[in-house]
Amino acid sequence: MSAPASKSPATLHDVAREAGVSLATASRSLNGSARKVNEAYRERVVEAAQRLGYTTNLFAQAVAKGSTTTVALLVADIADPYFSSIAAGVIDAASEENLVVTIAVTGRNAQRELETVRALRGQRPRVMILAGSRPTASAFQEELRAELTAFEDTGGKAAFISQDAPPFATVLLDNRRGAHDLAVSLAELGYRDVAVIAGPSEIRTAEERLDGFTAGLAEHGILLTPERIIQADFTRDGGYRGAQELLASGLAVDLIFAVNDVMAVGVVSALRNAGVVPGEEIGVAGYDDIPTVQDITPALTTVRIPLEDVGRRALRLATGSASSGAGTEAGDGPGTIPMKTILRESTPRRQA
Amino acid sequence: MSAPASKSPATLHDVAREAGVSLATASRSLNGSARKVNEAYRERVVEAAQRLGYTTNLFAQAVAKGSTTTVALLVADIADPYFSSIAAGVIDAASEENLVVTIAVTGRNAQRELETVRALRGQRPRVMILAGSRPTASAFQEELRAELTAFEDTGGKAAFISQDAPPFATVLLDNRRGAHDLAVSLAELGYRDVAVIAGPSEIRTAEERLDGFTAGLAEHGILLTPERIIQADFTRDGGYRGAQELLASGLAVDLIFAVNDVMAVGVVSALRNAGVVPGEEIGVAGYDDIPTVQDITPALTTVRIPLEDVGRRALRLATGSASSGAGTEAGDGPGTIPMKTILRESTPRRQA
DNA sequence: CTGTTAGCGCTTTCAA
DNA sequence: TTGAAAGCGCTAACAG
Repeated sequence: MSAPASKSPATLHDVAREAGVSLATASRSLNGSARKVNEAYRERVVEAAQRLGYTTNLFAQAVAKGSTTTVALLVADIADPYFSSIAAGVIDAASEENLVVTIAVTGRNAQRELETVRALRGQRPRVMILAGSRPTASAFQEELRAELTAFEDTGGKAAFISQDAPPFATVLLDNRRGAHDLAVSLAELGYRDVAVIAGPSEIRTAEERLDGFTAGLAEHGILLTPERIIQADFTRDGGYRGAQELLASGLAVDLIFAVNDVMAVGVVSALRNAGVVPGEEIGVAGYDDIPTVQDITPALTTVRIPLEDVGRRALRLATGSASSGAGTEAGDGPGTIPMKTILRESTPRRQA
Repeated sequence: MSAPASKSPATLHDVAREAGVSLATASRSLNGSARKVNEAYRERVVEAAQRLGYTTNLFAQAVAKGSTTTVALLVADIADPYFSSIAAGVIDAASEENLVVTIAVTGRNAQRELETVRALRGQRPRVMILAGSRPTASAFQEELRAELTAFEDTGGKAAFISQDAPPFATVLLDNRRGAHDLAVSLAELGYRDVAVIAGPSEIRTAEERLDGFTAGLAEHGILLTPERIIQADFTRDGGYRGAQELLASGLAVDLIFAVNDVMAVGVVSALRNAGVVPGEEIGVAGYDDIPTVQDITPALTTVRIPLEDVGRRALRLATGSASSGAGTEAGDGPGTIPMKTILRESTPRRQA
């Protein structure tokens, strides 16, 4: 009488039989696009499906249709707020289009990224979004491009976040300009003895921010000598150690710019643990505007990137449901994300 | 000469033809479990696959085999560090078993959760992990259970994180005990005028923590009167507003416990913005030990949950590759996660 | 508008 | 061992 607990999910076949119609009719009632099926039948089918606890087997559907409803998202580290915010945006936009998001993490490793892309291709995702930081150069770049090209040649769509990676679609983050503007603002506040905790030089994002920042300072006659640029890991601990190293160097410093917020958070902690009051003795600035930087003390000056929005845009760009124009342009094009310097207590006006 | 850019991915059929073997042999060489295929053939097939840029169509494979390599993870909010850390663990453990993780967000909405589970079933995932906070009671609970039961009846495996939800597997988080122990430690430090920023009463995790905390205080003769318990949102802003409300009430308070860290972070900010020095005038404690609480000022006292590990365990529990024993037991059973009170500067010993 | 019948790409008997 | 052929659950012509 009641639905028996079978050992395998109800199939469309079962539903059709239960409703006393043909397989085709069942299919059309449940999933078909053109609604050309007798209402009475339709109801019977829907009821039967209900009764049997039927859910369309998306895989089978995908095989039959030759297209899936999957989106693959690659991030360097999902626990990093930068990426988890982007992921939130991607997932949100995807669910609007009834797409399912698969997340893979690459750990900022180019080889692993390549392998992941390969593995993910097996899923035949509709789109693939690469949010991990692009390396400045890598033996795997060419292979990655080839892999993605093949992916697109076979009907997929790849989209990048951050740096332009022709010929693929990109949600461009103008890191250079953002960092430049930040530097200018900071210089105008009176900072002069500046140091940077830079990321690994293989990460383009890190490099671009360093470049832009250097350029901005230069416009105000501030020179960033090599010993004032400390290479560190792109993580909180990287920032922490970078700051320690800097302090140990004995250089006179009134401002430290860490190329991303999680590093900047580490810098703040390092300063404090070394007995230096961040924001008073030494100003600190980061980049990204992740949520926590408003809650640490002092609240961090940074450059805001609307992370969730970036994720949403990437998805739309890839699925073609883009709101505005194209999106691969550089500069002020419609595909470029606005970035804004946010001045907070960590960089008060310099009294000097 | 070079691989042509065809309009659809190479199929196993293509590979077989290219290698001059049968479909079956190709299949066996590339994916078959029992390795009973002539090495010479195998090589030819692998090479052909290589040449054609072939990747197994996971969907088709799933249809044919009747089982997938997908794991579905449901979280309330992927941008919340609590969930993103768990997700990191799940993804890590999953990739070890060559499983792909699909993430859906439910936004702490029971109805949406139910719908998501339904939709996800279409993916025929091998396992489904529900990390969102269980509601204390909900009209949808019963339906959810039914849906998941059906899912398991048809070969799937569901696993919960946090609260026991018989008959499903669970990675148990003993919130009650963790909060209890925290309360005891705090009482021993000399705190007496305690207030709690509690979460919504519909969230079981929030309730359990409140309960345990209350009990712990009671053991030290401290009574938590109703006006000292403020209901608030489970977010940073919830904590912020809760603290404001508390301050406005004019009650004498020497310690505020927020039922999770993100709320506690909000509390700290609210105190500071109100001119109260957190940690000195009023102690603050949270729960979860998310990464940022070590970097805010003062560093937060909290209860540590090994979040990534929880994610990893949930996956293993669900796939049956569990390391130790069963895992559904309560109390000290092997399935229970150890939680530890971490005392930091936000709750110094009380001079009183 | 409905049902029949080929596929979709892959796995897996079952003979050879 | 290998290959031919019959599915897996679903969709999409194609006739009726």
